[in-house]
Formats: sequence, structure tokens, C-alpha cells
Amino acid sequence: MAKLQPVRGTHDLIGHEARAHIALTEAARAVADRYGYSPIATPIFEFTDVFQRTLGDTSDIVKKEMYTFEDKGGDSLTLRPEGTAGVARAFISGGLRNELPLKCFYAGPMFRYERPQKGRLRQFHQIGAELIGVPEPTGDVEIIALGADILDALGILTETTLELNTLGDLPSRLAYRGALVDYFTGHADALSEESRERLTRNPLRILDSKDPGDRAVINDAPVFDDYLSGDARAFFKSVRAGLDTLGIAYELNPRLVRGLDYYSHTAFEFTTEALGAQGTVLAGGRYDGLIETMGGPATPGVGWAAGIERLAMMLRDPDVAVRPVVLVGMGDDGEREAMHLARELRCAGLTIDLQYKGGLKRGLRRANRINAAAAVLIGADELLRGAVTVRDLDSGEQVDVVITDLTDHLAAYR
RNA sequence: GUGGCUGUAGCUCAGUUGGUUAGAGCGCCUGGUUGUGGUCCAGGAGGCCGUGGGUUCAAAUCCCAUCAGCCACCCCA
Repeated sequence: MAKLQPVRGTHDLIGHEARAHIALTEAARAVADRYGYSPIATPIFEFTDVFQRTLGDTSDIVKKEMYTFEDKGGDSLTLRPEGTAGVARAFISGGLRNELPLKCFYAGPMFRYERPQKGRLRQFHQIGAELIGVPEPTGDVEIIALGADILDALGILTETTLELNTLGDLPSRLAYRGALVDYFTGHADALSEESRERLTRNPLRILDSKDPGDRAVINDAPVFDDYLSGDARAFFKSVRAGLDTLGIAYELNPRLVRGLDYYSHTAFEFTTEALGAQGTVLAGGRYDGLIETMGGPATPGVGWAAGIERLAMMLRDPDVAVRPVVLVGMGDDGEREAMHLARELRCAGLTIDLQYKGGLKRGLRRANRINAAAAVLIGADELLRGAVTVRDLDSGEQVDVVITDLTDHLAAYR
């Protein structure tokens, strides 16, 4: 802490950046509203157990990325690294089992102790949606459609690719996992060091390895399709058919593996080339076993999360801030009247920027800088007549306006 | 957590083989216009050269450490 600087991997949101985040979140929320998804806000920290148990002891998040600390009461707490576990916990502790299906949308900060780089921060923000209590593939289709429509509302759907895979049901996955471990163990000496580690942690990940040596071994590895149960295969087929019906394009990616243990069946990611190494923009899947694992009633769920910073990087200058009208008062009487009028006009729904101090020149210069549409000049001459001067800052034209007509006159600038 | 690149004014950057008061553009402030912006002209403020240590008569420049940013890996949003 030599100099006053933000904690590594955190970032201040200032000005148009802050505005862009809010606009983006609200645009997404509006789409979620139309899908009937209600807002939910869970705490940004939970008992460590909530994440440890649900994400799986072998996941990177639990192993090295959690912000965990002990509070003054001696409880181990963790800043949430993702949103689903908290929602699931709220579902259980709030006794919402009679409210099914539960459809919710959230937005807020997440925390992961990672090495930061572009598109990856220690505190970042996500929007997310969860659909709890719907075991049918229709639920998967809806949740994916919601994600696609939000990306579309933001104008970036066409720059993304929807990748789709199935992780099968639990029996299928365990059988396949076992087959993979057997196979790769037999070829362990040919595997990279990293993949040998993955063998115990998450064997499915080996399939996604970029190591050339690994690729050769992977080519002859068992194929998941051979281990998929009939039910799991039928489920996946329904999901694909639903997406086809809605005209949502996707690419099958058999190597798409989710990092968190609680996923099953459908896994999907909207990815882009535009963001470098961090290509995943919106990702999720089905988590049928999660709530039961946490000690709740067996309840299926499906959902996704998207990184707001990553989405924001894909938007092109969405600065659509309203152009204000600037009020410039001159002299004591003028400044007092400006303050008074500012409040009246704001209450009337206009966006008003009050010039607090300084003369006309400075007021106009500042008006120009903040891209104001018009300036209202309030000085002694005008006040004697009960009027003000309204200057259009684009044309430079000025007109005298009686104060009682000002609100109506400025309607053109709202 | 691993490897590579980078760090000079609010921003983008220049700074010659180490050499005396560290520069430019943009932005900001003031004046030219005691009540009229954007253009133009003149002037001004603003830098412990990321931080700490070392080498040297002398360090923005060389060495080490550290912090931060970027890129790749890992992983993920």
C-alpha cells in the first residue's frame, strides 16, 4: 500500500463507465421481466460451507479462488464467487418450495482471488438468471432463450456463438468418468503434467487440453455418447429440438465442460472472439442435484450468469446520457433565481445542470463541455422584466422567455 | 499459482552511448471579450520518472527486490 491505489483486481466505475454498467443491467432486467423472472438479491457473503459443499472440493474456485475470512464471532464466511449457490441457499432457508417454479434474476458483485487480466477481475459483476423447480427440457430452452434475448437487446448476439453440450445425468457421467480415468491412466506417461493432475481432479477437462501430446491421446479416448443413458440422450435431444423451434443457432461442443461440480445435463456458453482469452460471455447449465446436496428438498434447477464487464467491453459507446440544460445565474439575484428555477424545472422532469459559481463566460464554457443542449441566462436585465434568456447551444440563437413560460419553452430540450 | 512484456504530467507518449533547470500533444486554469461557449492567439498550473534498495563523481536511463497493469497458461463471467 505504498500509494493510494485500489486493491489488485478491483476497479472504480466512474462516469460513463458506471452509467454503461447500470444501463446494461437495466436492459437485461427489462428482458427478464418480460420472461416473468423476478428480482432477487442475496447477501454478497455466506457461510463458507455454502460454497465449499456446492462447488465441489476439487474445483479451482474452492481450492484457490475464494475470499474466505473469519468474522468476530468465529464463523468462516466467504465472499460469493458466483451467484447460484446463494440463490439455492435462499430457496432452502426461505422455505420457497411451495413457490415453484421459482424464476429469478440477479445482478451484483462477485469475488474471486485470481490473477487479474483483461476481462478478469477479483471483484467483478454478474447478471444471472435461475429457473428452479422445472425438470423439463423446456426449462433449459427458456433459460437459454432468455440469455440470447438479453444479448440481442444489447446488440451483441450476432458477435457470439452458442456452444452446447450435455454432461448427462449422474449415472451416465460417473460411468463415463470412470472409463476416462481408466483410459487416461493407461496412457498417463504420454500425458502432460497438467493433464495428469486433472486425472484426479476433473478428468473431463483433459478432453479440452491444448497440449499437442495430449491431443493424440485424446483422439482415441472413449466417447461420452457411448455412455449416455437413454433418458439423458432423450433429454438433450429435446433441448436441441426446442432451440431449433425458436430458431436459436448453436454449435455442439462435446469438449464443453463446466468447472463446477453441480452441473448435469445441459451445459452451454455464449462465447466471442472479441475478448481475447476470456471468450466466455454468458454461461450456465442445469444443476439438478445442487439443492438436495445442500440439504434441501430434491429440486431441479437451470440457470446462467454473465459477466457485466465482459459484456460492457463488447458494447460500442452506448453513451446515451440526456443532454442537460444549463442554468447560469449572474449576480446575487441571478444566482438565487437560478437555484430556484433549477428545482422547479427538475421537478417538471427536465435535466438541469446548475452553474454554481462564476460568470457567464465560464458558465457557457462549462455548458459546452458537458454537451448541454441549451443555456438559460439569468441576469439583472432579464429579471427586471420577469424574463430569462434561453440560448440554444447548437444554433447559438437566443430568445427572451418570460419566466412563467420557461417550463413550456424548454420542453423542446427534454 | 507459472511464464513473458510494461510502468515518465489528468490522458497518450518522447527522452539520443548514464551527464547539469525532464519534454510534446490533448485536457485543465487565466487573459484577449466589466454579461456570451465551441475556433483562434498569449500565458499559466501540474511530474520524488510506480515504490524501496544497490552500482556510480553523477541514475528516468544500469542491477536487484517489490507493487501494479497488459499478454499467454491454468481456470472462468
